Amino acid sequence: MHTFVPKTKKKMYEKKIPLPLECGLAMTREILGGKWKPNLLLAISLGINRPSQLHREIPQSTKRVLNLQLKELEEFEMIEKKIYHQLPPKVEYHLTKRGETLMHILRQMNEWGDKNRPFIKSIILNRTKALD
Amino acid sequence: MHTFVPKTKKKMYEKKIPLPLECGLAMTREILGGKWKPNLLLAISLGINRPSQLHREIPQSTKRVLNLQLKELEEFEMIEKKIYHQLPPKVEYHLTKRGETLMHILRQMNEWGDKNRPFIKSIILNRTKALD
DNA sequence: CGGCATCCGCCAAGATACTG
DNA sequence: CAGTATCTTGGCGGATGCCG
Repeated sequence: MHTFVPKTKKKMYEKKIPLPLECGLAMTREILGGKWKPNLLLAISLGINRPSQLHREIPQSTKRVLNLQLKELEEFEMIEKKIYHQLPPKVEYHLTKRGETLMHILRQMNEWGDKNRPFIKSIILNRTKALD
Repeated sequence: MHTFVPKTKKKMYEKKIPLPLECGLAMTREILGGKWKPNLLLAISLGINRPSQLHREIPQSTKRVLNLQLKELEEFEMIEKKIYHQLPPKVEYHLTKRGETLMHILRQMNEWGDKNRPFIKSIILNRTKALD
């Protein structure tokens, strides 16, 4: 009797591939994974196109770093660089088609941050306050 | 003569606040700004709740780092930690209401990365190939 | 299984100054 | 105005091992 005791059944199929979790996110991180890249993209999309303007917009950073990150965004063809050969030099950045596909994500990140700012700030404040 | 030479007019209104650019994005970066946080959130939302599972899911990282980032996500109340006091110990993470509000952003980041992977990879490959 | 302590290397990002 | 060169740093994340 009970000749057919089903051994503690394992799940029929072990997921081989740990889910394509990393993939997509890793790719996106490759593009947006610079401290100021999201800000740069958002600013450019708002018509702030020139390096000096961008630096004024993000004074917390430096020309150098902004340049680096702009160059990377350009390398991945998220933005295009237009150089006016004149004196003084003039440069403009513009979103590419591909870069525009990022905008709704960036806008949502921005909105989310705005909505949650009070909450997040309160946590940060309490954290430092605890160090008294 | 020329008594009324209007001095080089400045723009009527200088933007005092460099646009609330940083704000929203900076807040969001405060939350998602860890190498594995997006992956962790996404995984948890998919029902991968236990530390060991999560580590299996993201074997590129280490227990330590994952723990750190989980702790931060918990601190900001994006996830909740449920501890079962038993032996061997058991722990489960779950998204909070607030954490769930991040999911559509994360899913979009994931999708975007998937869609653009071929393109991005090709650029990365050509880059390293250029070093021959 | 889950968590923490220790040690360490690296690199992104800041500071500064100079050129065209 | 735009861009680059040089130097420095902080801290994040990786590697390992021990403990309850």
